[in-house]
Amino acid sequence: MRRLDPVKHEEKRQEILAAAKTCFARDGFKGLSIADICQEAGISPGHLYHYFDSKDAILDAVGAAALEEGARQFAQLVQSGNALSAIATVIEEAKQRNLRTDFILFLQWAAETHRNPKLAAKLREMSKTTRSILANFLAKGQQNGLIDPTLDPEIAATVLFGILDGVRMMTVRDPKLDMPKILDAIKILVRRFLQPATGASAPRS
Amino acid sequence: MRRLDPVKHEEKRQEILAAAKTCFARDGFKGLSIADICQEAGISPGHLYHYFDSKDAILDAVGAAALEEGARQFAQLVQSGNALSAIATVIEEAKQRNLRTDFILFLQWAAETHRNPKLAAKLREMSKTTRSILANFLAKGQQNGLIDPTLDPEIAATVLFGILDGVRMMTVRDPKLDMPKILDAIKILVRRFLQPATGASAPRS
DNA sequence: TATTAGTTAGAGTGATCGCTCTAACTAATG
DNA sequence: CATTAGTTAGAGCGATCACTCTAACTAATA
Repeated sequence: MRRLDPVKHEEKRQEILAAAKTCFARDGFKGLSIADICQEAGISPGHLYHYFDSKDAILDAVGAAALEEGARQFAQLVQSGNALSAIATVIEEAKQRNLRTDFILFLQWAAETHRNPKLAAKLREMSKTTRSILANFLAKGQQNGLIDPTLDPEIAATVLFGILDGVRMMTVRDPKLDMPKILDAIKILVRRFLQPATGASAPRS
Repeated sequence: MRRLDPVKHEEKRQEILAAAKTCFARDGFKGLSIADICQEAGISPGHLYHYFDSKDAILDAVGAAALEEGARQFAQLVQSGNALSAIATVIEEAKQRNLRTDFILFLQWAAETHRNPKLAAKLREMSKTTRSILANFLAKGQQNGLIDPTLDPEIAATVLFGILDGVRMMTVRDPKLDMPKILDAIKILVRRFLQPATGASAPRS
């Protein structure tokens, strides 16, 4: 008998996923075809279906992977010590070309949640997790007196998280915006939002 | 001879556009077919092509119309007197079902700009126009001493505009969020961002 | 009323789609 | 080496796609 090599299998799967992501970003949801993915991955259609059940399964996997990767990175940034600089980092990265592509991919995938409850649940769950991490950070800041204690941490986290989406949306609306200036403005915005009303020192950036 | 009726022609065009929008929201970019649009509009494919050159032409028209309508409404709200209440209005409306559908449509259309420079230019132009209206309002507020004069009106307008997108994105990520609470938080956010540092009275809501 | 151009329909076109199927090939086991 | 199962290829299937074409129909002019 011959036994299968699960490592190799998974590697091939990831290879196909990467190819699908490339095609997805290049051709969009509507233009994406199995044939394209196969060509990009250098395999045949029959081969592809040994790794994925259907086209939708590929798309779901692409979207889920991108979402998890984004959430993971953000969580790591926040937990490494400073949520606000994490936000700044995300914003600064927003203008980079490949990350814009990722966001475009995310937009199309998010639009699909309107039709696919399973994707919607996944998106809601990942968003909630990330939001909670941010909320925890804010709550801790409130205990330290660095953040306005009258704010609801969960709500504030939701708002800040929304601002991140808004910033990334900016670069889609107009890629030529003066992002450094905008980033400065957002730093002011966040600082004024979060700092205690007493006029005490602002929270660490 | 018989002369054509341009009014009737335009009406039919709009009818088809409305049908296309319905199908677009229902089936998404990838699932949208000419046959579907024809069925929704109650016409035949041959008929449809008397009004539009191609499928892409229909999609472009749908997106452009939605974009212009959104910009027009926002401009009207702002110019009717109060930009900040206009923002609040937009946010309050974000959770309504049909407006969420509109935003989903916008997301997919915006994603298309990544592949279609003409759409990208249109989006950039409309965004800029709307942003300028908001910037003018802010500049006027600065003259009246209601808004922090150290802010760059154009940059601040961009940021506020981004927040609107962020809020609408929230409802896509999680439709069950407590939007009234979030709206309150955003009102605080905006007020703290815009009000002069002197601790003078906040700008009118 | 005769003419002519706008309006509408729907069958039909070639192309492409997602996907299946058969079968050759490869390599790990006995 | 023989066996067996995993790997890969690619032709081909039915369905569907965007779109065209012919022609019937309608109504405004002359």
